Amino acid sequence: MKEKELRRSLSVLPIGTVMKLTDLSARQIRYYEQQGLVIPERNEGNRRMYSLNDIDQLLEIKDYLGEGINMAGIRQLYEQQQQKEESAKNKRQQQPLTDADVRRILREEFKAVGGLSDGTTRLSVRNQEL
DNA sequence: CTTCTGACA
DNA sequence: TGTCAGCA
Repeated sequence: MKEKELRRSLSVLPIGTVMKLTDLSARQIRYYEQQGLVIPERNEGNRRMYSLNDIDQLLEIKDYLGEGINMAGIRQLYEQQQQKEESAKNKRQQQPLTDADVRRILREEFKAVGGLSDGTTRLSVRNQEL
């Protein structure tokens, strides 16, 4: 199963292809990179080259944003996922993000934003669920 | 032609 | 986030 993982890690897709596959604008894809998520490789000409894993990563980010979580929240989400993978690396198995993780992030998000109105509407709804 | 960085009517 | 400029 290592061959498969290798292919998914190969950065061979230009941003144009990623745009079509993720339905995200180049602006968004580059912005997410600035925010520290999905940092693609660069080819000889400084062009961004993405891997299939990067595509999944972006698709995942798109979902989270749709749920009302912002850049900072997603960043925290990944920091934890990385911690989980590391702690799990010793146990042989990696744990997916639990619902509790997402809840905590949302709670922190709501606390940070203060529960205002702009584009945070979905968050307030979420907060009630928490 | 495609992508890159920087900037903002 | 969109979009336009000026390069590469």
